[in-house]
Amino acid sequence: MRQVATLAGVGTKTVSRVINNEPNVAAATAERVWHAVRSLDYHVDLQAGSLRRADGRTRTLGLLVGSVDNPFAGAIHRAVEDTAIKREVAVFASSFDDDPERELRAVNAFLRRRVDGLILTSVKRHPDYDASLRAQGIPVVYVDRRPLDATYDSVTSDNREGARKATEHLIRHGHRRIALLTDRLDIQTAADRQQGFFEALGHAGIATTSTPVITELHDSGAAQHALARLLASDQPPTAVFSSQNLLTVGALHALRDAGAQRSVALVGFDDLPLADLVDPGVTVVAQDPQEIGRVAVTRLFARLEGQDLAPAHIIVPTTLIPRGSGEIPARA
Amino acid sequence: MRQVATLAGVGTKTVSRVINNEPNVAAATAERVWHAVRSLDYHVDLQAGSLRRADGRTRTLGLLVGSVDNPFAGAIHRAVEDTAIKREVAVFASSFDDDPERELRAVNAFLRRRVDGLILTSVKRHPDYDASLRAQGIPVVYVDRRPLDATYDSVTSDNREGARKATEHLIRHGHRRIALLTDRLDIQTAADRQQGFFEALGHAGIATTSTPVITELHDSGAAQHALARLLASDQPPTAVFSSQNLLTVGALHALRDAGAQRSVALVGFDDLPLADLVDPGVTVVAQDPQEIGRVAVTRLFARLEGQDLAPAHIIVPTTLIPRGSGEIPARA
DNA sequence: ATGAAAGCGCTAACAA
DNA sequence: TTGTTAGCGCTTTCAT
Repeated sequence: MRQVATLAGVGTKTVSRVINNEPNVAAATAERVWHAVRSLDYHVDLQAGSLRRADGRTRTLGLLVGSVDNPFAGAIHRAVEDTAIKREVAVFASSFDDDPERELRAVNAFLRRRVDGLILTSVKRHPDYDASLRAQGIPVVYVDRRPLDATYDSVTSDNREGARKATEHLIRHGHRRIALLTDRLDIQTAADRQQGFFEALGHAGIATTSTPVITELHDSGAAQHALARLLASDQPPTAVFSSQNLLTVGALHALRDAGAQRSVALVGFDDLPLADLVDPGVTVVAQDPQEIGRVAVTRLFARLEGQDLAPAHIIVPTTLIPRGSGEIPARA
Repeated sequence: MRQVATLAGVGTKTVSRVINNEPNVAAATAERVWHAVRSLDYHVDLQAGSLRRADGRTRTLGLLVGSVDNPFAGAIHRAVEDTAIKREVAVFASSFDDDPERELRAVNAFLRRRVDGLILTSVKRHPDYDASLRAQGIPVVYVDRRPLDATYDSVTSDNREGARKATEHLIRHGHRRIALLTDRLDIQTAADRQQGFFEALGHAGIATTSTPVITELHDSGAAQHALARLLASDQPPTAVFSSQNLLTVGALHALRDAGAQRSVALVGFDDLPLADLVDPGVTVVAQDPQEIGRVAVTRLFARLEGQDLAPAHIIVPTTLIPRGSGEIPARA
């Protein structure tokens, strides 16, 4: 910046003014500065600036998702980025694979880089870093999962309701022996979806004592094996509710391998690319990850812009999309 | 940091030493400092540190991909992140939708944040920001696409070869009227794949005058419409090669809509989730985006660690995965 | 083993 | 409208 100032024959503060579009610079001066900037190929150091800037903003956001590789997370990420870029804010994205230790490390990494705000997915319902975030006064919006602490904003799908819809849909097609494939129950979405599942069974007066529930499923391979075993048992389910996108993929493979894709019904939570092209089409309760991301980042920027909002738990509706697999009737 | 120093009864330099695990600190002193750090919930400011640090490193990387929403990019991103996190390096991820203007803006944003290195996808074969990167001495590895300038590292799939394999596969099943669905030809991957496609036709002695080639296809919707029109024409193709994942999705829809999924063959470039569950299974030339990301980030860190490597163009092989759609024979 | 002073590149506050 | 000085939080250098 000093070089630019020298070349343009002005003080550094004037360069700063020009670069940041501050008022009170003569047009001719500004032109000389821009010329110097271009000819020296100068790029401001935003980090150095934020060190001294009154609001201390780094124009940086932290985004934590299960994995940047998951289509659900990808859609959230894209929505966040699109809004952030308009405000010249850059996004750090991290994956944590539902590992609480990685979660903590990622948030600490964000803090050390002085992000202005955070969009977080958490496994824990009482995150360890909570006190730090509060002390630093960093705005946070949780996505996908909602922490128990209601003083934070959160944006999630209607998990319980969505799972209930899915299960009712299967019940409506005559199923009474419906298997549930799910992840660790300390993960809030898994717990909520399980709750919705059992609610639907309860309302229909279906005894749940012999309902096959398989938990601790983290990936499609595990789901595939679990369902394969279930299908081979003496009391196989007539329908399956898989409560997460990767588990649905595993379930599809297991059904296909067992030749049961046309006899055992399946509804998945969260949509999948190509779900409509599989035969039969995969019936799902679709989430709207793009909308989740959009709402979350909008909320975050509102707070960063100083709006004094009451913490809100925003619920983005899900949609049951019947495509075939969920409409297979129970055998007599 | 001053507060920590005061509380621990030491100078700020000692705090700095402890935090950065520098030698020459008495164990007892270090313990006092760590205690103060914990009780004040102190987090270093990495940005301030990098301002003064001798190597000037920010422990930050910039990653530019078509869209963080695309599974191909997601896999690259994840691989980059996994290596970066081990070195306590954070990753800025941006999407640019093959828009040269967005590409330039994204790179400039990275420069203003003083990233240590870049992993870039580019639409342009001579990127505009090239001179800046060179002047700043920032190491760059290109992924997916290779710039004309051979002084940069790049990691790509064997696009020409992969497309050739795909096309030969179709020819082997008796096809001579094969349609090509592709994107803008100024995109290097599109051009390379088209070249491989025509090479295969040429080797087989197939006249290409009436070969249906549809370019400028950016998304699945466009591909779907284009192929639908082609299938309805008086000279419909007996096979289709779609040269990108989104275009393959569009092609699948068009074939399904026309009821041609069992009569018209299809091979796609780049794998798709669920491709094996569609009926018939989707034959693809699979790329290995995770490996592309892994190789690229490894290369980048090697340079950051000062290794003096000759620029290399690393090619990650593709694999033809026959699943059914590509093995449909040509009708007589 | 420890600390004091200087300075990284920038912006705030104030002076001219 | 413009420039000067100080200082953001840290690491470097050099002294003790």
